[in-house]
Amino acid sequence: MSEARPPGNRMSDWVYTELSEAIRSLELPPGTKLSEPSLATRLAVSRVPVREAIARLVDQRLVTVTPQVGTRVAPILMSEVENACFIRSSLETGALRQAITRPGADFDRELGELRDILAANHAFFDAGDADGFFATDERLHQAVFVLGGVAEVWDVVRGVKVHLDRLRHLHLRHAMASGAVMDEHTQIVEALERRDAKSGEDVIRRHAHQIIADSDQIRAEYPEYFPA
Amino acid sequence: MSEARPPGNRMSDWVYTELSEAIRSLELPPGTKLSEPSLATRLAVSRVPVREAIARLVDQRLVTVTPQVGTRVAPILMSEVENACFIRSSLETGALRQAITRPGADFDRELGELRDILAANHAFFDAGDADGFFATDERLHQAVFVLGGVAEVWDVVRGVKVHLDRLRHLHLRHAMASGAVMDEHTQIVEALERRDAKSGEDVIRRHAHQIIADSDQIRAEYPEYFPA
DNA sequence: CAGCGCAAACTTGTATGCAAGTCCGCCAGG
DNA sequence: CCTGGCGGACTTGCATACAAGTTTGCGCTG
Repeated sequence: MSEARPPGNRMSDWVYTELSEAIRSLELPPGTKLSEPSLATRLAVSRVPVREAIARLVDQRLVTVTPQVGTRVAPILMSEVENACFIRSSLETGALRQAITRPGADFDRELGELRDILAANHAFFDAGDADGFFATDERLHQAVFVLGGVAEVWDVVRGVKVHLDRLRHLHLRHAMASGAVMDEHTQIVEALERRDAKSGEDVIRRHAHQIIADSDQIRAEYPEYFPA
Repeated sequence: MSEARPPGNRMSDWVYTELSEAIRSLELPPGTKLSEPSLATRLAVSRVPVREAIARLVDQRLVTVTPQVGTRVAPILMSEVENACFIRSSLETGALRQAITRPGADFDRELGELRDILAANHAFFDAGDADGFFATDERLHQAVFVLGGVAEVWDVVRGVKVHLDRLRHLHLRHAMASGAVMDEHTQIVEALERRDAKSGEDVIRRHAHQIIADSDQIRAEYPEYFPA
């Protein structure tokens, strides 16, 4: 977590962003104890902004708080991971469907941007740059929602996706994403170019559920992050 | 809003539920000014639980708060209504797809429950009971997610659906839902019985976007609830 | 030595008080 | 009569203080 806080903005939002990013990146691993006074002194604010930030994180099921006992970073629940996969694949298939069935004036231009993102994604993959790969991965999937005319829906996906991200960060500590991920990205873009809704939807469904196939291995390596 | 508050539970949650229901049911119409001190005295609590409840409502975009100016019940943004329709239809079609492609042991039993709900829904419709109709409407759509094995995803739908609900409450002040809604409910159940994914998905998409078709009329009747 | 009990420390939940900023109305002047 | 400026009331954001409950560890007792 960074230490400098913007003076003009609301501290509550700043604390929320800091904690959210820290949990997402596993800097605060599942099970970490979060004491409100400790966080407050550590971030140089009072307990009030910390509490409001935690309340928002509780709504996203990123932290669990037991009254008069303590608050901890939530464990990675496989049920929530599966739900997140379902939500993500359903929404993205819906976006792809809309992108294909009603191509507007901006369709070709936005499709060009999507191709650029795919190229960058491919380049980071070949270079073995995990951070760059994930950044372009995010942008690529987000672009599908832009093409579907539902750009704001990406915020919902991003909010739900955090449980997947924690799992992926664990996975990526050992190995870069498999080549299948790269192939699927290419297939999604190609399906959009061909206006092929059916194969595009199939690819997205496979792509989104890939992480579940690897989950058993990850759980075996980091059992302390999963509930007993 | 009811007045009695449970003593044991957290007041913050109670305040949140009260405000959420009040906004959902248009008891607090869009644009209503919400003063933290007023709400606090009215609910016989301090400002802290009120603030935490409001923070949660801001995340759901149900209220807008401008620092040092005031907080108001959010207007009904058509962009959010359309996003909600998209999310709802995408998730429900996904659930229907899963319900059909992997029928488990409980499938027949849960399908029977779905039939019962449909029958009750039909009865309320014939009797002109709007409240009963909507209650069974909710249960019917929720049942689709149960059949799809993603029961918890309904919570996401419920959270997003609130913008649709406000619009529907406006619509229903004048007329009961059209017969088309009832027919579509029947068609959804029939598609599940026939394991017909394609027609089921089409019906759900039509059903979810029906409200948008009526939106112009509603906006003309209640312009003060929509942004300028 | 083992087990029980009490007390202190730490946790979250709530209330109150203070600070900073914005808006509206009143009052004086032209 | 109209207009400009100033002051008060009201708003949210933050910090501090108090209350209630749980856990843990130490000390006493059998």
